[in-house]
Amino acid sequence: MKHLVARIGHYVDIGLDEFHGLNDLTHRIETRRPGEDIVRVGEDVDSIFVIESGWAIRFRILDDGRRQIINFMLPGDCFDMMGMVKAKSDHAVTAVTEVVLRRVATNDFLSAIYNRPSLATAFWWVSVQEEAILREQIIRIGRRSAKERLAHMLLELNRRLAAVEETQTDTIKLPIPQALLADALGLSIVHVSRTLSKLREEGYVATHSAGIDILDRQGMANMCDFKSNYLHLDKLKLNL
Amino acid sequence: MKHLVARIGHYVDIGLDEFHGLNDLTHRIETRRPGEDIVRVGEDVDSIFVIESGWAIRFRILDDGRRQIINFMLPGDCFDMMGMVKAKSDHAVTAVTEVVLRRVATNDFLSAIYNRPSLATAFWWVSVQEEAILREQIIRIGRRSAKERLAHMLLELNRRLAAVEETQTDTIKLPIPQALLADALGLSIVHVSRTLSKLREEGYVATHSAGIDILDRQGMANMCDFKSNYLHLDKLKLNL
DNA sequence: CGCGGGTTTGAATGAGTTCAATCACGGTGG
DNA sequence: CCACCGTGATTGAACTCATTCAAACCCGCG
Repeated sequence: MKHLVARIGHYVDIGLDEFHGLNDLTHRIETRRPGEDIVRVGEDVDSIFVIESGWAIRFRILDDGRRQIINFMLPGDCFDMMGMVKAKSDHAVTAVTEVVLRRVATNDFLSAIYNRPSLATAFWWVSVQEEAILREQIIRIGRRSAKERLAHMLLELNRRLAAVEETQTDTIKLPIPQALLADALGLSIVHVSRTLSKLREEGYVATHSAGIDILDRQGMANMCDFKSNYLHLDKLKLNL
Repeated sequence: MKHLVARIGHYVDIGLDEFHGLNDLTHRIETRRPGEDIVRVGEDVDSIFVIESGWAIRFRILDDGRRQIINFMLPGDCFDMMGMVKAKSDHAVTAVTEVVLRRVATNDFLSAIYNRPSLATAFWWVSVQEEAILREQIIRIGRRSAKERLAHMLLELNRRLAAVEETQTDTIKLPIPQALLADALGLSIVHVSRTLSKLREEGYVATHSAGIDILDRQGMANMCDFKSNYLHLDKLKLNL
């Protein structure tokens, strides 16, 4: 809960009333181990999910095994708010780490935001941001070099995590295997490794078993033309 | 209007009442010549647009001139429904052909759908489809070869046009310069030309000054793994 | 110790780019 | 009517970035 509240707290002044409205929603808390499915291809979507903790990916696998990750889902992220109409999912969602998620029936969710304009606005913002992230992903893999792609992606994850984490350190650990970065960026694992080495040599990042540390955020953002404004993180701060 | 109605008619049974609700919306009809801007980067978004006729592109230009087209906007398409909150656009929209568009103030739009559940549902579907198109674009440029990309894109445009055009011919003209395809697919113009030649040699398409004809839709869909279900065109038909 | 998953490195290959020249074509003006 | 342009499409050759295949490596864990 706290991550979601921190998240939408960026967008609107959320009051106690709205907060309880969210909290009282009938929901189920579920957990998934790394690699377990959350939404399968072809499954009906009749609930929305909120990631309470952990990481998940939304992806599609082509016939011959090629996999493309559409986006990463971090604590505080909600999905599939768009699938609120009877439809079957055309892609899968899978846990990367251990994931705790809150499942709310679509109907309950709708009635919860019905008379709470500020909540509705907040979730609208969440959708706007989600779509902006997809657009940015298109630009990234369509027109950027491998080095730019990787740097840009790392910075996006960094900023998104910073928005929900209380710790505002400049170097944030990203516990993510290179295979995931490869499938997200449309690159081969080998080339991600090489490119990451380059970023390391140039002093932008450091790697270790726990993940990737960003050492020179500003320089890297400059190098890969990362502008965080598409994430719309510049809104009001939470005041509970 | 008719294209939009045909479009959302795919999703819900739209009645006369809803139809008039749409039609009576206070709006401005504007036109743009080829190459003229519709939405500029950094502009406030306080209206939604409906393409009445013509084609437009949504894109971003990087510092050094690289351009990535995010998606194509065809007759019946609506945007920026997501930008309904005070925000500045982080990308531009430009007319490709002569474009006629209907501009509706965000507030008017919201109140128009407020008491018309079927309309609200229809526009929800439009958003769902829009997001699905973005996801498909990510998969396309992330993990498909140039030949697959091109074929897949042509088929998507073909299907989307067929959904709003009355003519249900199997071979549809696509009046689109190769430079646009290149920037949409993340390829160079030269390589689009070569790849298109290949599609031509293999009998999938024919080209001439008026555009591109798709000759073997089924074979091409098979070759590039195109499944049209993400477009959600399999809904109810219009009954006015 | 030995196994296994993820990472790194090297060498060969390949897909797509870049540069530059040519072509096709419709429009314009003499 | 024809010469001239300009834009978009095509072709060739050299080049580059990224992939593939294969081997080595690292490290945590049973």
